[in-house]
Amino acid sequence: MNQSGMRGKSRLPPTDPPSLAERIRLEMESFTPSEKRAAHLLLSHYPFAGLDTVAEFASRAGISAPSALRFVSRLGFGGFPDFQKHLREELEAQLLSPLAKSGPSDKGQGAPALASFAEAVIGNLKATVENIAPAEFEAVVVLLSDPRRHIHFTGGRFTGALARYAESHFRIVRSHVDFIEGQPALWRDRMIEIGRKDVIVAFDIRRYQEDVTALCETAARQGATVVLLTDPWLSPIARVARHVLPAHIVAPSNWDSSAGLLLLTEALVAAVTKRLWETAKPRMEAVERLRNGKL
Amino acid sequence: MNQSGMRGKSRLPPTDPPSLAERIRLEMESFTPSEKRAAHLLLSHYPFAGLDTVAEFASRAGISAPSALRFVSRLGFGGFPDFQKHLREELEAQLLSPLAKSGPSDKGQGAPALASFAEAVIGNLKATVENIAPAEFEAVVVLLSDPRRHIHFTGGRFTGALARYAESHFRIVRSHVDFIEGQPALWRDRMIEIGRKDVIVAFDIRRYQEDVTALCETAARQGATVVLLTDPWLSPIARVARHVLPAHIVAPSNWDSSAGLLLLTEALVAAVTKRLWETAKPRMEAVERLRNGKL
DNA sequence: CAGGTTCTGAAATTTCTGATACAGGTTTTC
DNA sequence: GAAAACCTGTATCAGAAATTTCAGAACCTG
Repeated sequence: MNQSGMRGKSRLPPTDPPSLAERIRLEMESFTPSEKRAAHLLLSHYPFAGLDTVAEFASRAGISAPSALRFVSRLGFGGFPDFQKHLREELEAQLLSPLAKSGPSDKGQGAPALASFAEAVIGNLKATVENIAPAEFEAVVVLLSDPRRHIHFTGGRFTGALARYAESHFRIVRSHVDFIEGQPALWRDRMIEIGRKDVIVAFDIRRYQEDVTALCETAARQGATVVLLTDPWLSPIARVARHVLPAHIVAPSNWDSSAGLLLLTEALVAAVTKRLWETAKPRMEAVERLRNGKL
Repeated sequence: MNQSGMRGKSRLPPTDPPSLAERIRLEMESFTPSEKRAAHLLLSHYPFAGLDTVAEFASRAGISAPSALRFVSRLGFGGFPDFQKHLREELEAQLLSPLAKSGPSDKGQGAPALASFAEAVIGNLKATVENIAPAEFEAVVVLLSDPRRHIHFTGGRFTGALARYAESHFRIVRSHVDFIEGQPALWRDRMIEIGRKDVIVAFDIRRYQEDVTALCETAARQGATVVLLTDPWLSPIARVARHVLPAHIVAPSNWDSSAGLLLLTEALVAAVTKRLWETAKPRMEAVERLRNGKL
């Protein structure tokens, strides 16, 4: 083609690979039946199913070798070795740089609703990160990495799900982790056990929930350390909280977005997992064995 | 529950992975010069350097093909294909496990950790949005806006929290919304009620959970419409799903990130709320009144 | 239901890879 | 310092893998 083709937004990203898996998924409809079988096998064990020989791949997909060849040829590869090379390179790239994907997004027609919503959420995430005091984040990581502490997660009617999400991860990384329902009737009794050794991690965003506040105040009064994930206007829990991590939540919706809270949660999980790696690794392996054995 | 934690060290975990890379490092001293060159190449691009052809591998290592063959033979493999098969299996096992990355990657501290994590998540969100077929998203919105349908949310051990999050919002916007636990014992009975009028919204990312798959397959067999939120490699549920929304999930962590799934969830909630506004508004007000009155 | 198109797999063909034999060169050993 | 043991690369070969051919099957289409 001519060289002036680079101008404007008509440029095709030369080295920005939309994972082959995605392309396959998008073109799935236009595949013939046996091509679909090949595609499904490949996607279900992506990309390893494609690294065997053609014969093996075809047999596992339940089709003939020529059909498998036609499949990869249809994807634009010159031959099966080409195809495999691409898979290997993609895999290597993904494994070496987890941040591989990004770049100025060329959002074409797209679902405007989804795109603009995503834009707002991304803005929230950036604002959230910029407004977190690094020392505060680090302090929470240290706190949650202390094996002698007992960690309790709780949240309101919407944020309760985030607390559950956090709990399901931390439970695997370390011991003494649980989830407390927000309703007073459900936690009143348990408060007897809460003391200096305990950490309450509370999720609470606006229309702050009185019962969650009550829980945290009670716990704090008994000497527990309270960590609060909230919005920039700060839940009343902030008064009794030792550490506060605020996240931006405004989105083009009738509802607030919890993406910033999820980001903080996942970042905390990642950091604590890394910090406790020596003990977390065998623990995760043990959980894995139990799952495999008992399931 | 895990009170007996530290005891009983006598039994070592049976599934300790003796990575080939480790063995090579240990035996390095006993290698001949050209074997060392091969070993160094392999370790420096482990394991991808070994996945090419013998000729390529040898040439990159600066040795002859026969020397490369002797190298793998010396490691105890019957031949080069055997060797490659082992590498692939090792890679696959590591990639599918959350233990994939080990500790020694000491990157930044504190704030950098959060910032780079956020960067990766933002990249995931962009990639997710770009790869959603607008028609698919819209179709799901229409489906979930149909007041005659019954909506059931479900998910795996981590994604279950997202399903709960979705449910807690949709429950307020419209009627006939509930959450189904993933364990078969808990949903078997309820399946009798599932039929053409029902929609199952399933959250399932890699290490796909068999019980969730079973639930969806059963529901689909009975005529229910299945909507799947998954990762780009597609949960097996995709086979029975009417609509699939994939989200990017890879993050610099031992865990996958669900932020993309949350984004889709919140965007769906926003879109459905808007679409159903005429009926949703009075409903939301009523819920509000109930909460204020009863609390 | 005929005519045409598309899809598919068995078998033949080609290409290329992995493996081996052998000889030249290097190091070790006495 | 010579013989033995050991490495290593060139040339060659056997066999496996990918690819192409072609005919039959399935599927439209009018």
